[in-house]
Amino acid sequence: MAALKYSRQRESIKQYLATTYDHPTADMVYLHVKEEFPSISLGTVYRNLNLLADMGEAIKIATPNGGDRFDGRTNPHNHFLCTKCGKVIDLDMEDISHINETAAKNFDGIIESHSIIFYGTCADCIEKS
Amino acid sequence: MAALKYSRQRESIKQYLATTYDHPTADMVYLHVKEEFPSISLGTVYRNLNLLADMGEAIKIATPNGGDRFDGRTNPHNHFLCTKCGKVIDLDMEDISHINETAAKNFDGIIESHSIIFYGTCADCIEKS
DNA sequence: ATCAATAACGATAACAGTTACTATAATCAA
DNA sequence: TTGATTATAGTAACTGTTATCGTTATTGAT
Repeated sequence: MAALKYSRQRESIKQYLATTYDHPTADMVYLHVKEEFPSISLGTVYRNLNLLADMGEAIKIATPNGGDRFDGRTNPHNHFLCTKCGKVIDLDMEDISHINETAAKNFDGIIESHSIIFYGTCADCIEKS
Repeated sequence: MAALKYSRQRESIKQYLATTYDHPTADMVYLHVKEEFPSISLGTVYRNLNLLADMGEAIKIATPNGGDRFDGRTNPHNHFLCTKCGKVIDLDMEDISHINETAAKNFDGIIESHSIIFYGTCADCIEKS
């Protein structure tokens, strides 16, 4: 069972995720929350980020090359990762969950979900070039 | 520059990727090629897998939890990862590359590509349960 | 308010996957 | 065959993450 207990550190992490659009890595969260709790441990950040993700209060975005990113916005949406600067941006795009059925057509197992990341160049990086 | 030189080890790795449907991890490739080259180094396997991926002769599939998988079949296709047994299976599904345009609609940057992994339970694991 | 039970903490070690280094060996063009 | 250069094996180092452990904080019952 493991009843959940309140902690100020977890609350601060949650708060940060709720207010930033940066899709921070665990380390970025650590550096930010460290300002309020100078003695916080990186392990505490990881533990709470995973806890929040497991409870559905945050999304963990797995990326190739570099650490996972975390997103406090849990409504279904897709992500874009800029291959130039590494920024992760929320995409405002129509629902494409129908691709699960497309995938299931010639497949014997059960398709439950999918994860997508779109890659390319973000507006800022286009401007700079 | 950097002219490529033949190596028996690289050839063996390529051969293995071309004949297996297992989407092996670097370590699985290592263990297999070790049978032909008992003194091969894991570093050699990584170096060549990345080389092949860079040259477009193999695909590197990034997965959350656990190492990247490699696929010698380079024609465009999608992958399914069984959350029960970890197996990666090629999906025989119709092309969905149009989702790149869908994503680009309300987006200022340039969408160049995407990566998808479908998750669920494979036929073998359904049977066992 | 005090206490006991236990979840969460901070510090640090351990771990997995991967890359970097270096001296030796294999490839290849002249 | 020689010389230039790439690839190798072996190993150390590195990154991102999880586990361990003694101490602290939270909570529910007294």
